[in-house]
Amino acid sequence: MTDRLTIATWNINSVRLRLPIVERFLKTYQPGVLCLQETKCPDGNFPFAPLRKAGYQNIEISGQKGYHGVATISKRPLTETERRKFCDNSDCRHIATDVPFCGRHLRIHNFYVPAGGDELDPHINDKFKHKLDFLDEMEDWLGATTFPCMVVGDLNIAPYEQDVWSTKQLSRVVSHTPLERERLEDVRKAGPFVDAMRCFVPMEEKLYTWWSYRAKDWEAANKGRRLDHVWVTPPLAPKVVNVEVVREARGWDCPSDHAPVLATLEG
DNA sequence: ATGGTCGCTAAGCGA
Repeated sequence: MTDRLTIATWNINSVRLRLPIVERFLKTYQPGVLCLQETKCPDGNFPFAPLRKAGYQNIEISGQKGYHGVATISKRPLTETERRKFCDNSDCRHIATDVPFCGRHLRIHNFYVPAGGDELDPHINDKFKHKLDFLDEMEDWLGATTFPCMVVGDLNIAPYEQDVWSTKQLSRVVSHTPLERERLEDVRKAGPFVDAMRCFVPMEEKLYTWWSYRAKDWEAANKGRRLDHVWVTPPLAPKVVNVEVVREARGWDCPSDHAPVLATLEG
């Protein structure tokens, strides 16, 4: 008996404002699990009822007022939940849940890594220092992962040349600096984890998950970046049978600036 | 080189 599970990740930039497109996405793509980032929603105001009504009975959240916030919603039971704080502050940037897959538990880490501000010098820019410290802590904590595990979410770094519209023009823009690209590779290798998206799209091809709100016509300009990621522990890699960016969702009414990413496991 | 647009939550911050 083969098991099949689709996991989605999406920086939603306010789950309450965008509930209509979350419902549309769930109805259209029917993922087993959806990991949301930037819910911007205190726990008491989270829209549990409409998501349960959409078929997602199992919901684990870590939210705060105004900023950040993550949530994992699932058709399958979520048997274990962990909310980790990073960098000794109370930002809600991580939630891990266990979901049954293939007769055992799959741990799904849902991350929202700090964006890091604009200034490139971490001595001047506290937000960039926070981002680098967060990555250091991720590396230590996720290192030597031995059980079936996925890392998904908005990691706010586009690591490879073809993950941005112009690697030259973005080399001094936070999200694609050589330092961040190297640090993210260090985190990935510490798992170690396999970059599942790049297993399905060759390194030579452009691949984006985010398009700025500031472009007049995001689709025509197509100045995107791959800020959202799906990583798996090596034994899971051959079980990933599909990964895709749902680019159409960037064009829906009242969109997030991020598109969802779908990854399907079969085993 | 600069400014461009969003979503909080009620002027400015974060992205």
